[in-house]
Amino acid sequence: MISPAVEDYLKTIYKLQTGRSTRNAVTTSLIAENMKVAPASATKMIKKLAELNLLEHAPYRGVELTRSGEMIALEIIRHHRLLELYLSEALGYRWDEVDAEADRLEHAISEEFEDRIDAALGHPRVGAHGEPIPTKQGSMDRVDYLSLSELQVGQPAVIREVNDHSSEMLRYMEKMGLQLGACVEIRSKAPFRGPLLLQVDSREGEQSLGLEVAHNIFVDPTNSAPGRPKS
Amino acid sequence: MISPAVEDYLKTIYKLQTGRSTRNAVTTSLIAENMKVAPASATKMIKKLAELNLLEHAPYRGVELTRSGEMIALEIIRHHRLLELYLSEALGYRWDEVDAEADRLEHAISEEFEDRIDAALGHPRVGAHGEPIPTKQGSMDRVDYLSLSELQVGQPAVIREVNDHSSEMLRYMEKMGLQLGACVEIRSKAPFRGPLLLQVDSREGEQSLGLEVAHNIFVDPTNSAPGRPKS
DNA sequence: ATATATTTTTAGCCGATTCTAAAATGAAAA
DNA sequence: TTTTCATTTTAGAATCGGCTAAAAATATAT
Repeated sequence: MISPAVEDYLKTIYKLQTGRSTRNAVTTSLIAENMKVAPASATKMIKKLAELNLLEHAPYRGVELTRSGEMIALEIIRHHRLLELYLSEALGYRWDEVDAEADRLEHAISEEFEDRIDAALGHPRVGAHGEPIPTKQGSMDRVDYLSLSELQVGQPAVIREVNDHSSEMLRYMEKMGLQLGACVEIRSKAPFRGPLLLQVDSREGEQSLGLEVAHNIFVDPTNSAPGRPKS
Repeated sequence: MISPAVEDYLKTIYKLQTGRSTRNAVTTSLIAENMKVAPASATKMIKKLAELNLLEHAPYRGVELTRSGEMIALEIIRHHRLLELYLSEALGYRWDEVDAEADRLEHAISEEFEDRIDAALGHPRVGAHGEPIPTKQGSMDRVDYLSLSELQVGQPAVIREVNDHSSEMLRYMEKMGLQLGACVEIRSKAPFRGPLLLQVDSREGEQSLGLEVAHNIFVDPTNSAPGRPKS
């Protein structure tokens, strides 16, 4: 009944709706750009999705998912994140490889498969890049971490999430020791939006890190000594 | 480039071509029936596949895969059988559940995924129902086992393969203890195509088994005492 | 306020895969 | 050999998701 194409649009729209970057309406062109599709194609699909009551469409204005649309989006995102984690934990995929494979599989797996890998992973709450995994009921508790680029100098913090938009960037982070759970502290920030000087966990000396990468790393400041309790 | 639909047709045609049941040409109606599609649809796809040099089409006569077509079919069958085995070994799927899930996934997985599960399984040579798994190079060594229905009375044999056409039948076989590797011996055959009286492995007493089920079980007669060497 | 630029929608087409109905072909029977 | 029947193919339409080009609506600049 619901095609992979429909699922992909809903997932994209959901991410645009709740994304950190956008506080504005989700427009046709935004969707088209993210789906790598011509604007006219996006319009056509939007009208279809509105027809199916998966979103509300204010013509020329933008789009908003209904609860049904959101539920489907969250189911796909759940598939995606469980798959990513499974690929990395059970099959030894590297951090930067999981996204592409999960994109292929997320539309194909059954409820059964979803449940089995969820169980095999011990019902995880966050995915391979620290993103929260939506529940089967369609809820997702997002924690608002601090971007590493906004962390104060001298304030130790733990890496809790990274953006997975670029596998190249993920490989770079890995090489720098910037893993989930790693403890970091900014020693200094160069002026004019310059690089950070970072002390990373179990790593000698300091490393310099550009702001663009820092923007895509999210941390949890540690109040006191290492080993703070989990929320 | 090659759509799931094309892959499915090639897989179906390959199975019809080499199937135990058919010694005749692979006809349009056979294909249509197996694909659960109208004959006209099959004709159209056949013309397309011929255009792509994946098969030779003698109009009104039948169809035969070219080597290219066969290669693609074997790749899909390899995916299918590796998936079936992985689902059953790694994720605890039951014997009768794996086929449907593998059908969903076989078109979606990457080369990488194929290689990883192949390695995780230790490069198996036969699948969850004892079927040979084609190699990456596109060869498949099929062993011609004896159908259980043709086994002689008093001749012990090991179950090596079962047909997976009906998950209901698979569940029944499981309940009867007719697993891969189980040792069976026919005690008697009822006349008029009647049921067999079977002695199964680690099972007390004898069980009666209809011919229809026996037709779908393939065995390897044990020459002497239990514990014959593997070929 | 009007003109210009940008975004969105509409209109119409394409390729893939399916369908039904009708025509063509081949096989079997009289 | 002709008739009959079943199979196969052709013709034409539908759906889905993409595209381009043009029209319509909105936003921006003069």
